[in-house]
Amino acid sequence: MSVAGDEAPAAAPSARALVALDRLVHEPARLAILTVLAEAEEVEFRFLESVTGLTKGNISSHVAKLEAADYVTVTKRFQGRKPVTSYRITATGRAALDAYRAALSELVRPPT
Amino acid sequence: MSVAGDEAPAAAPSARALVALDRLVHEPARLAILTVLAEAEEVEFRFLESVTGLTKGNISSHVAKLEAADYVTVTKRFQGRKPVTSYRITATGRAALDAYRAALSELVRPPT
DNA sequence: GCCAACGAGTTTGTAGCGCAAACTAGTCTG
DNA sequence: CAGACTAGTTTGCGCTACAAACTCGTTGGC
Repeated sequence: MSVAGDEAPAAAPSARALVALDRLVHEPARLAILTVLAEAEEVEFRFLESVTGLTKGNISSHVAKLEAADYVTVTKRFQGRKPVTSYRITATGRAALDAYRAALSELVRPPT
Repeated sequence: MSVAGDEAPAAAPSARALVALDRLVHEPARLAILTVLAEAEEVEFRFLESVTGLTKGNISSHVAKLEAADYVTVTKRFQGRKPVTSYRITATGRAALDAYRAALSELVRPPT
């Protein structure tokens, strides 16, 4: 199939949908973080670090953005004398992730 | 489930794989372009414009990157007196897109 | 014939972002 | 007490995606 100028745009798993993906979720580091958070109730900083392979700095700043968007909540407490930071995904965050997954599921399905 | 410090990272559709996604393909505009190209043998500039909703400028520069990576080829010809630019995905480009899709298919699958 | 509008892209300018490296604050060890 | 370690945060900067401006030619109006 070859496509010229202004033929009927019937084709393609909506290219528009791809262009409109939520950039906040789309960023690989944040996508990894959200994915991990979506599978566990609560996750500690160090676990995120080891499971994603991201540096502390990057986790910190990406999570800050997710928190600003109300996609995750941050809890700080002490375990003995050590500070421990942990994260949870919010309902908003879960909804955003689900929407993102839905938009992509079309892409991933083997082309007809 | 709640996850502390350094438990066994059995969970998550490999967060590492997400972090390592090919940025060249991952960019939404380029992902849309590649997806369209993957379904048609050859596609004209104007068709890309209408199907993706991207501006001419953005198509031009994104395609330039894809061409630099040898993911697409560009053909210019004249139709009557008007210039017409069209694109094809290369084998390399198709492989990159397939790899990308494979990496994401894990994410899209409903979490167990 | 001349000039304005249009078509098909390309180039440029800039704001924002993600990454790595440096830094902070406190704890533990010898 | 000094130095190393833990647990993050902040900073600096290079890159990039987007929009706006521009190029080069063609077409239409008068």
